[in-house]
Amino acid sequence: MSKAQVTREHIIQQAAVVFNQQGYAGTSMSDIMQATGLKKGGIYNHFKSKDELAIAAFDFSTGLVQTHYKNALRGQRHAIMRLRAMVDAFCSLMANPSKVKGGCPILNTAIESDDTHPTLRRKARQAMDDWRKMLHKIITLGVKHQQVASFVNAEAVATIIISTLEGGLMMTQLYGESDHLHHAREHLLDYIETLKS
Amino acid sequence: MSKAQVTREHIIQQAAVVFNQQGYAGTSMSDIMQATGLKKGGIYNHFKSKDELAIAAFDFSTGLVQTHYKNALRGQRHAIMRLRAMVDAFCSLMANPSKVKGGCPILNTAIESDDTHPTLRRKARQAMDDWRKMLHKIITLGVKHQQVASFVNAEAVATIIISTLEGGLMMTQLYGESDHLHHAREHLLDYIETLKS
DNA sequence: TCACAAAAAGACCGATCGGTCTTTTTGACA
DNA sequence: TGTCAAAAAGACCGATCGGTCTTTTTGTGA
Repeated sequence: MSKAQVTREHIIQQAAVVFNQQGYAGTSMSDIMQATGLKKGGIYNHFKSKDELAIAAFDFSTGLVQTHYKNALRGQRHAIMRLRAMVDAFCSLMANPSKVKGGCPILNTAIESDDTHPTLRRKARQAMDDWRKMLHKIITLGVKHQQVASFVNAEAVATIIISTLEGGLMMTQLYGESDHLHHAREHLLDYIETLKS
Repeated sequence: MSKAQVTREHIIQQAAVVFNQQGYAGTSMSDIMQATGLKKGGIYNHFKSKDELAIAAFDFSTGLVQTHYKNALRGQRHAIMRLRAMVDAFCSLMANPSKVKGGCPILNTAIESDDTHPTLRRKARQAMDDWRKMLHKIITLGVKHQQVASFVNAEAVATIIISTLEGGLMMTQLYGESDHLHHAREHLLDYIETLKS
């Protein structure tokens, strides 16, 4: 990896943290300069605008989360176990402040970009679609293999799992107490149990 | 109500919408000027800083939501019915774009003020506490009157209801489709059913 | 209706915003 | 080791930021 690529990657990683904690509008290029230790010229040599950097940072953050999910699912074959693993992967990832600082990038971006930043909003929707598709596939395959009850609505279950996790994370972050995400997790594990065929 | 009070109220109402849609960092005083039709001098005659206005706007928004909840609970006496009414109140309020534009102010503020704005963060926590206490009280009274099973953990149930609603709202806003909040609602109504004694 | 305080307007302020451009520094290869 | 393109620095730009202050307008009670 060339020196330029190393620097570019370094900028993205540091910027991802700042953007995820402070939001797009709340982050200035000075913040990025401070986080990376580079001056303006050094950053704009790799990215032609704040927008482009923010998008690269978002892709990096969501990429981290996605590979974490895939690793968590790797061992599990049974659909019910895979759903459990997904819930646990989210909780362990988000509860650990050293991993993805500032919480879930999809949630943060979805909330901030109400109408302000259409590009980031589109990216957030895309990342959410990917997540939903993962859950959807687990469930429909589970139905096919008679691990999941046939009356289960895969779309609805995906929405319920994601909603509960993201809402629980929001409360945990608001209070700085992991209890809320734990409650959400327990509830979802019970719920997943009811999906068995 | 004096002319000054009318103007002040008008500023707060318009600013509340803008702040709720664009966030604190994403909203400039120029945005407020445009929304209110007033110039800088007119606004700063009533508020001594952007901060003070943002706090007044947040109080206004959460006040609207809270009175909506209280009205929804007014008719219901049975704890299970009151929980249902709370869920429905949230969904009907947030699904209607003419009511509280930009979604739930608590959610928006909780997500934006990670570390950036301690005062708003405290206000968001306070508003969330009020909401949790409403739910907590409904449940503990329900246990007392043998409407709710005695093993029910009121804290956990409050967290689960709020998490699922807020997460569902986030997804509904992200996609512009009310389906997600509907799924969250259906799930919660089923869940509430299981709390009966 | 007149007088006067309050409300609104708008010129103005320094700081910071995102971004550009020229200069200096650096590192890889011949 | 000398060369030269690429990378980083830093001066600089106009626009906009939140906020102040003086001036003008307005509503109101005597």
